[in-house]
Amino acid sequence: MSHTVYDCSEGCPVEATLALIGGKWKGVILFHLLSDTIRFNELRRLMPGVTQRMLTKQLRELEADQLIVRKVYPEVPPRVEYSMADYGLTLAPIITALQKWGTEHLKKVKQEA
Amino acid sequence: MSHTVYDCSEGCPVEATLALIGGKWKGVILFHLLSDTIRFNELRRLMPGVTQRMLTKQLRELEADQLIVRKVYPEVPPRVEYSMADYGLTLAPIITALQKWGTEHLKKVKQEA
DNA sequence: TCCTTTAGTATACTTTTGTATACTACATGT
DNA sequence: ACATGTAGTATACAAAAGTATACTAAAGGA
Repeated sequence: MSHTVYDCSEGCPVEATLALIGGKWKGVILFHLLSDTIRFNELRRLMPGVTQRMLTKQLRELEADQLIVRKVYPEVPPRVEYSMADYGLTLAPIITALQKWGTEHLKKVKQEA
Repeated sequence: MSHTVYDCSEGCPVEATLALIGGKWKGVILFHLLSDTIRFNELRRLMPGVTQRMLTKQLRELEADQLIVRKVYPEVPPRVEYSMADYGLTLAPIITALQKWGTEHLKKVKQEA
């Protein structure tokens, strides 16, 4: 029973990580923020599929998990910039691995279609 | 605008990957199958949090995506073994990266508590 | 003066995800 | 004779995720 070397019953690491980045949009948000600081509506334009409400929600959750930083400028019209937090940067290898695999996968899917 | 180097609007790779492994249990299933072929009820015991119905559902989805293989033995009592498909094995770097990060993360969380 | 833009919030709704419970067939063990 | 284990399915329900629409304030431009 070599697979019992790791017991997932209490606090599974894989599950823990996916709980933070496994949402439908979180990975994509992090991916974009890895390359730049981005304003709220800029992100919306980069991710046309997500609604404003969901984007807000996901961003707040990422902020609560200390993966990103939300900086509000007291201006009118309002300006809010999102960027990676130090802790979020440690996810970089995972995000780029997801992107790399996904790129190949999409290529494969397109071929089959 | 350095972040526009990659446009996520049509077929985002990060999103595509998370669509396959981003479920609450899929990552954990794949993680276990990486180390061994596992029977259905063995998996249940390894993942006490998941219900039978959900486990079945997730396994069927992973199978449909060609990431795992489901082998039924015509015996009584029934025997069904799950193992990684070749395509699923290409996810190995991602799964281990998730596990590695999650381990550190859980350590951090425990410290803070 | 009106339209646009910003970064949201509020409300109501649908869909997906997940839970709980009960049920199956047949072989084996007690 | 009766309980146990296998790999599920069926049904009903609760919770989470996601959608659509309308609304806000105050600055700047036409």
